[in-house]
Amino acid sequence: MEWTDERVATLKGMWLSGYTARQIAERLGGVTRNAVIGKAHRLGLSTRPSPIRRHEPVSMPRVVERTCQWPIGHPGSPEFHFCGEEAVSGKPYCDKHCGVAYRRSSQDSGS
DNA sequence: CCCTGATTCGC
DNA sequence: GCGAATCAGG
Repeated sequence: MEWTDERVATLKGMWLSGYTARQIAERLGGVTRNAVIGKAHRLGLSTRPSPIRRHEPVSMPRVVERTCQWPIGHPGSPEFHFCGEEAVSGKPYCDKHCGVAYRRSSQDSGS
């Protein structure tokens, strides 16, 4: 079928009225809902009262920034990992490792 | 398993 | 530009 001005007008009207792509396709005849959706996109429609919501491209809540980044084991070895405990707010380490990381701030107490 | 729209991709 | 196939979710 051809997308005449009349058929396009029907598509627009129904789409904007909230009809599903399938309903529109049935009304028009000779087209599938895929055709309707594809055409709707080309018309600049789309994103309208749709029952589903796609996941936004937002990566997971910065879990990494909330977990202790204190290295455990030797870097490069299979056993190497980070502490992973809940980190102190604003710090890259948990409370325990903050103590290790930030002690002797003004003096060297030796090994 | 039915449905929804979104996107991709060969034509 | 078109729309089936596919994707991603309800």
